[in-house]
Amino acid sequence: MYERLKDHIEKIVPLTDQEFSLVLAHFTIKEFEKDHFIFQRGENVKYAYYVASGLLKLVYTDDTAREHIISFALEDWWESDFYAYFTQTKATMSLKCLEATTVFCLALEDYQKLCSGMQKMESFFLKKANSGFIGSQQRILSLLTTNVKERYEQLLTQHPSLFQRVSKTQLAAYLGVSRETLSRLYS
Amino acid sequence: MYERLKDHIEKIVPLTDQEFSLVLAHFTIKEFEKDHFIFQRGENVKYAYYVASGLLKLVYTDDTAREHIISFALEDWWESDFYAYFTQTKATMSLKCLEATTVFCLALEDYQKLCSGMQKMESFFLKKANSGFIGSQQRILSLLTTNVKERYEQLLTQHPSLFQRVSKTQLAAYLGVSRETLSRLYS
DNA sequence: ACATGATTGTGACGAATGTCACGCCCTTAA
DNA sequence: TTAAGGGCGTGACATTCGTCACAATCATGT
Repeated sequence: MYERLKDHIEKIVPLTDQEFSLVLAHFTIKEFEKDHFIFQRGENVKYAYYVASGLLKLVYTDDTAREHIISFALEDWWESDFYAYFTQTKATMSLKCLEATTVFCLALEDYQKLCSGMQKMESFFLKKANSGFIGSQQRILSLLTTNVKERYEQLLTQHPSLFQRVSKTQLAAYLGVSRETLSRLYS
Repeated sequence: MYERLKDHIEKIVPLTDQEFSLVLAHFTIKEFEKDHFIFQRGENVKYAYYVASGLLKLVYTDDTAREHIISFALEDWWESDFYAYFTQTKATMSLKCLEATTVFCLALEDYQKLCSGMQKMESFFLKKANSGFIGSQQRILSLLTTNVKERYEQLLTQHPSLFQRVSKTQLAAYLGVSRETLSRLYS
């Protein structure tokens, strides 16, 4: 479990065992059952989460009770309502377990200590933030330029494991289309 | 001109004059005329750009020659095809001037030197990257949850100056709708 | 074995949007 | 002054998509 986080960080910056121990001391580990909300809209967002095992969805529920999935968080993903996290305001989105999930939790204060105290970790988070930004921008491009069928194919190519793990209703909520329309595309 | 960049950075990290001189040495300044391409799809992306004055659009042209605007870059924005920039690959998008524009150019090598040599600047870029990520995610949410009219109103609230500076055709290409549909919403 | 609920497919219909076409107005340059 | 092009509105029509309704299948737990 610890090894997974270490390997993950070391894909970007090398760490001695001693350095990793120091890093690890900033995290707490938590486990959640399937369907459990890690946080919900309106609550404070105390942590950013690294997914060690399991699967989460970051979801926004609109005023007609329809769910929109901003992202799925598979193993090795970092997830939170980052706006609420960094600005210490109430969540506008909810984070929910699609499977039983184990996460490493990083409080904002500990994130800041890590960044200021260990340049390697600030560098790590910078690369992660840039990747996240680029990924989001590509999703925007995908939403602007492609129809539902193409987006479905893209997702299938990029994250084939999702299709064994989540329902088509969830995929539709991620792709930005009703479940009926998605169903009709593949029948 | 230099002051603008200094003020911009100092909104996040304080800098002595000496430190700022060092930072500035990593940039080159360039000016472009209206309608000029700073780079086009297929070219190498040598720089990230800070907009000191003027207005840019980051644009993707699909296989039916239709333009999709990923973002507008107003004064104080950082813009590039960041995927191509960081991975040193060819641009998939183009960066074009909607007005005569002055930019500060930062080559990747200089970006890396700034980050490793001055923790303040790495910290600055980390905050910028997080803001960019959060902003992109909110745009995704907007594309998933709202209709064209609501997105138009949001943009009007967030960036009213755009409406004096770009044509409605450009706004439509940003909002993800045909110019005819946008026109019909406001007539 | 049974009841329950989640998931998925599908028919019918209306609303939203894209596409093509045309014309008007304004700016710009010859 | 005149011609050319860009920006914008709008009519006609086709397509896509959402919504509501209902039924079939499957997994789950008692």
